[in-house]
Amino acid sequence: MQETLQNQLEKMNEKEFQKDLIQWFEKEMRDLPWRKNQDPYRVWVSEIMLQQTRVDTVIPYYNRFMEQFPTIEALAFAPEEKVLKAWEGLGYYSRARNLQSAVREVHEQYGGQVPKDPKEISALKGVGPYTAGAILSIAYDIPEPAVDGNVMRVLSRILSLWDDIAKPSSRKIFEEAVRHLINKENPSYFNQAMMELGALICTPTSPSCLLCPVQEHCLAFSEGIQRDLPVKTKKKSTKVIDLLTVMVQNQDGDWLMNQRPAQGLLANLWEFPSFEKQQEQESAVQIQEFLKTDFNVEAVVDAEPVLVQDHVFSHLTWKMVIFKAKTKDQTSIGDRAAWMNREAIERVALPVSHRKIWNHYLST
DNA sequence: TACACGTGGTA
DNA sequence: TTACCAAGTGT
Repeated sequence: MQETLQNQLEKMNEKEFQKDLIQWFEKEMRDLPWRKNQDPYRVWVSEIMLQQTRVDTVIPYYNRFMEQFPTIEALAFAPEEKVLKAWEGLGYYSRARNLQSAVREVHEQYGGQVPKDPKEISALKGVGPYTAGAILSIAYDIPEPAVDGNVMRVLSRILSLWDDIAKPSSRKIFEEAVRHLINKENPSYFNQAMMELGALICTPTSPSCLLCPVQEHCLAFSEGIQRDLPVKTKKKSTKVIDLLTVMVQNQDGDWLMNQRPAQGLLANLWEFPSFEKQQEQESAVQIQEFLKTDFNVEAVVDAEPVLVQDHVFSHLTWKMVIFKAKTKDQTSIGDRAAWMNREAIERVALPVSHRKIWNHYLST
């Protein structure tokens, strides 16, 4: 064990810490839909949705998802397009595809029972060290660490640990701390309480230390340095991509749609055909050549765009310029392209940027 | 290890 | 407006 961690842990009264923390949680825990029971599947879905995503954002998605896919079997046998549609707008879409893949694995290899073995559950797609610990502790009362951003922030303050929580190597230090602090009788409430404390009290900026149930256990508070922790290095800025997008309509009134590649950004989602702009040529000319080359579609492209919009991802920005075009063609090449009517476009999963384009069209 | 991977909310 | 964030994982 790290020497500093060992030193800091020796200053803790862990039994009193557990008692104060869990008593606070029992009194103050939010009434959230995934806390209705300890069904491992319900816990699992919630943990995947909550990755890098706010509770308020997740709640309506979670309720719809559980209504549509109430059991492991329901999700295992659902078409992927239905799952992606249910995930539309949540982001990090590989979570949805990995979840369904893992659920199918549980159905086929484990008789539909989410495994309790840390090695087995960690081998499931999309289940990393945090999610494995969360499911095992919350659903099965197994004393495994569930270290997320909240827990690292809370523990960096409680134990006055100055490890950079942005570094992957720091995770294991906090996991080790949890293994020493966790309440073996109620690991579910202990882990949830640590996260709840981080979400409600021990917030990133201006923590509410005067309301904190474990204030007397907090080394950072005792030294008045809670605002200096945790240490978290900054990320680099995002790059910008100039994108040309075209809404092609044929004589039936159907729109040309393209399904994105199965790997990478927005995998398997549908979009209006788009490509990265070459700075030299005129946009309408580039679009015409793009449609002929990639879709075998001869189209007449408007001279001026109908819409300009930026879309910001976590790691890049699309500067989108959207044109409309008309064609007499009824066929298109590429098995990932299709002509869609209005109902079909409503039915498939689009990235938020393209859903905005569509909604803009509907409102004009 | 560092970066890809989404989105909407907040200071 | 920029920057950071919010219950991380895969490569």
